[in-house]
Amino acid sequence: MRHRLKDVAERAGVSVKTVSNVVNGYAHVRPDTRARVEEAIAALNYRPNLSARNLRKGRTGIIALAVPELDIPYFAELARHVVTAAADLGWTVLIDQTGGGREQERVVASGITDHLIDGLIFSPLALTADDLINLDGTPMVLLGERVAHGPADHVVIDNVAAAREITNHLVGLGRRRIAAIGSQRTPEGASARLRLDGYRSALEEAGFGYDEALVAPAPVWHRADGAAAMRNLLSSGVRPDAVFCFNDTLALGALRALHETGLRVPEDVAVAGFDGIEDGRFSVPTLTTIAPDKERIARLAVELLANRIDGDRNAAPRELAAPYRLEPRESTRGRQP
Amino acid sequence: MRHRLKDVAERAGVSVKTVSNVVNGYAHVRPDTRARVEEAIAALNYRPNLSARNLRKGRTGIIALAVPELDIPYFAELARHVVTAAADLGWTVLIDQTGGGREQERVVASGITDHLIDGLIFSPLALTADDLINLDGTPMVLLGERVAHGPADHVVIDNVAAAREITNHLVGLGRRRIAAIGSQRTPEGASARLRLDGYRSALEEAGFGYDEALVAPAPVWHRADGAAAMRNLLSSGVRPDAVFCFNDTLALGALRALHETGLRVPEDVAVAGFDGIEDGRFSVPTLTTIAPDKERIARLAVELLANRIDGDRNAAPRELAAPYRLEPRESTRGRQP
DNA sequence: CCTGGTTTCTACAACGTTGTAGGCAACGTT
DNA sequence: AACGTTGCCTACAACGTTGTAGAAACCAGG
Repeated sequence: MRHRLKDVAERAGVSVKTVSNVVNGYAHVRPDTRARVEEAIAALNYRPNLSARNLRKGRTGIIALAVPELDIPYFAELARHVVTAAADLGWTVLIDQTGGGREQERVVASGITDHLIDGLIFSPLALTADDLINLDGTPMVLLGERVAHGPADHVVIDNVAAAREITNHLVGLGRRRIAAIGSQRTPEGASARLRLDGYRSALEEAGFGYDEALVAPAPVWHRADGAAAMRNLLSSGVRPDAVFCFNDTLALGALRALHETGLRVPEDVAVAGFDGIEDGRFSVPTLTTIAPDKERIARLAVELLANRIDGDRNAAPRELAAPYRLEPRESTRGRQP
Repeated sequence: MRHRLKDVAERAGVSVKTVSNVVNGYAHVRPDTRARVEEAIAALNYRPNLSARNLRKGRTGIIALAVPELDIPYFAELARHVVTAAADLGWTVLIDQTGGGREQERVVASGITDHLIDGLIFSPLALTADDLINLDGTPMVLLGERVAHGPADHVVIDNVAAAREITNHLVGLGRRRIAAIGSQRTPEGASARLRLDGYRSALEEAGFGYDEALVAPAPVWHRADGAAAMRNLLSSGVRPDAVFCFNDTLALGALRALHETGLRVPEDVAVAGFDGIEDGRFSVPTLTTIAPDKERIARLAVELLANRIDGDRNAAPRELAAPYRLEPRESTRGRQP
């Protein structure tokens, strides 16, 4: 059923290697030989066996993208861009769901690299730098929060500055009791910590001081957690006039909870998110957010990985920053149209 | 740097094959030999070369999942379940974005199967049965709308019945001018056609008749298209008191457009969707929908594929139906709490 | 017609793994 | 003591591809 170089070679009356040369576009093949071989390839519907090619060449042409969860819109959108950017360089992307636990991530970081993969783009939640020291040399690019000066390339956005900017935006609207949703005390919460830092420093700059009671934790960042955290805030008696949610899904949950409580957004409470997911353009009200340039992030990551794979594997780790934009929408408007 | 069976064998003082036997859990290895080998494996941090193993065994342990777009929540959620179901059987999933065009899908159906993949789970939009006849034998399972009795296994849900059920639900609420959003005339629109059929037959059963003016097309099914279609409907002068959107993202867009027009949901217009995506639980208002059992779909697909891979490849194609549930939420409630 | 260089093609080995066949002990049975 | 059986291990070949080295055919210039 499945044909090999040998079958094609026999049909075309040439050696196996000549067929291989034709398949790989080697220049020095006589036109008529090439034509005969191509005819045979077409007739037999020959397709190269990638396992064999990979074994021989030591390359697979596959890179992996590991994200915590695919059905978090931010990661789905990111995945889309990574797949596109990788395709431009002739790579196939194998997408891996880690679930976000430290143990699972460690498995991915060390195990997935089973010679199947030329490189790994990794968006870790829980991983620490220590988990990365023993890698067996598979090139890797980390996304998102930097694993404290770890041994791998990074693409980051400046979380602290971005969080400060969106908090300032709320301050600029005249809001005075600005809550935050999404803080995490666990070691996994690198993003949470950075965003909290930005929030805090903006508040202090504005002279408001930092009020622990206005900060609601959220162990994971799904819609349901945002809704629950919002309800907790409200029932705890604090009366925020704005909320900065550490990601958009939390914010969508918070919007929902506010709606259920009968509070109006933005009139009673302004809401801001983080991630710039597509949902936020269509929610009621539309969601103010920090939108990282996901396409840029994906392209930078793929390029860093390409350099690492083709170039010097022992070069010092590089860290690139991707831009982001504050996108003000209805959820923080002074008045609605 | 990277070690092979041979290195482990030398260190443990055994043959290469014995190491292979230990790695593969072969029973007849003396405990002390096994221990020595395992020590060597650990010391050298040996990992099998999957390309070589695959070449030898003719299996790769990878299956592909091809979906039109990853950032459509339905597909992202589905992907999550497929990855989970496949992991239970020891398979890795390579996720592929086709973009939904016929040509790209044809490439995936024929090309991706380059010996890299043991099987393919494919959720096509544009593909026709003709595109599938020339496959070179890679087992394949189709998801979603059946490709008219094509040559491959299918997992489907009964779109017509589901669409009829949700339309009936709207009828049961006393709605009389029930619009539809998402019709498609292109050959890609298999889902659209089936859902339209169900909608139409429910209307006719109810004695309302089918009014072309109430049916808005949507070439693709993103939020923006739902919003645009809704605006078109409203500005065309028809005054629906309910809308059945052929998927949830369309419905979320429609909700948004209705909100912008100042119409209340569900009081003025009831809105229903299709797909049961997570977003619909948190939108304002929450979205009534048909929720296919995605976990079941994924499991059935993986099992069908497993049978095809391990079993008789020439058996007649099977078609399995997955259940769905009507989930009534605020967007079609008589009155809101 | 020979020489030296280029073009075109081939034979062979190797990538790292596992299936097959078989060898050698150790054991229990006649 | 001779025998078959079992347990444990090894040598070898093969999976399909490509890099290397080199042979054969061709060409141009003397």
